[in-house]
Amino acid sequence: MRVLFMGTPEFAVPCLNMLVEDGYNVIGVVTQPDKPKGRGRRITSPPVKEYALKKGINVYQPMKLKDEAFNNVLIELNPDIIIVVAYGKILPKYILEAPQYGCINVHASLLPKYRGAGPIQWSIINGEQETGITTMYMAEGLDTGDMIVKKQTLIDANENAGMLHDRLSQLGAETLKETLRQLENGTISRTPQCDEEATYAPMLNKTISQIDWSKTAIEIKNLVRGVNPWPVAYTQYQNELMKVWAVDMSDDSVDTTPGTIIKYVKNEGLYVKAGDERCIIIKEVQFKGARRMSIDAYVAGHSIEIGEILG
RNA sequence: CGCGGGGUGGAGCAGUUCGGUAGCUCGUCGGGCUCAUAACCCGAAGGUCGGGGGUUCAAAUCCCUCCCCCGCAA
Repeated sequence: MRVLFMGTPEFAVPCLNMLVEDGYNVIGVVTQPDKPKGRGRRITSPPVKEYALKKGINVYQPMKLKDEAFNNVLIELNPDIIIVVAYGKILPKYILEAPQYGCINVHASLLPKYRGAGPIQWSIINGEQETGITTMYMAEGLDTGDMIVKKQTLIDANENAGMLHDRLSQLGAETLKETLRQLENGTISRTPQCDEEATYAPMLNKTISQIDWSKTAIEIKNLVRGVNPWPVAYTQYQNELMKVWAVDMSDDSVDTTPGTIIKYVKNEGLYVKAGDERCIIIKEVQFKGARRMSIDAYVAGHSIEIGEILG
């Protein structure tokens, strides 16, 4: 079976790796073009490309999928199946219809919940206790295709988006493996999604990662977890940007304005009043120009004004 | 060459403007106090000041160069 893989970020690498390790005939990898990235705008290759080159697989980086050029590549490659994992662009209809076994997508949620680009983060931000991986036959809509295999996993109360991302990328590879086995066995089946139950998880941006101290402690903690490691929750301390990397919660609260720094307890953190009757304990912070550090380390060289209001 | 901040005992920082004995908080170790302690008191160890070169009687500090970390923006 001639397998064409389409994917871009780190999340997609375990799936591609599984295909290679299990001996699938990966005839090529399609990934996003190299882009200027990071400080200094260095041109950077997507992780999937890095991996593919290491394995000697041909890499294609079309600027557009809709044009004639990529169509010709597709005809030449003549894939039997296309596996898509976080490619980053909507595939036009002609690609979806090209391979005889279709286009199969690996998505990091239990569909139809959390369709879109940010399912991992949003499931944590919303305080979900369970998530998973769904494979599906791709349709023209965004993550609307018929489902094939679903694997669930529990979200730990202290797990952040980075940790869950890594676990789900592994689970994604397992789920894809199971899906392909069913395809080969002839036991594969397709289940339509219930559109009424669908929710949408858009890509994160920095406007959502600002902490709203009027929210409840649990909501704030979920936000902090969900936007770690990117874009990272933040607030303001004395008009300076303060990133908040890790927090905990406490019932040990007082009746005051949400966002007020209540106290600092060594080896625990900075107690800050939340919107409900509880408070947030800030444990790890980062100020501009500095690296992230524990609140204890920060206090060793700076002063924290008790009573100051964050945000 | 997108803009900017930074590298100083184990951790976090001050000192650099205007060169002149390496400083603070925390930690570590030892001792003391205490019913007890993560609290308090006394003491000690621990640093080629990111690397290299230059100027100088003298460089953490001034000049050149390289490396590394980080914020913004993309």
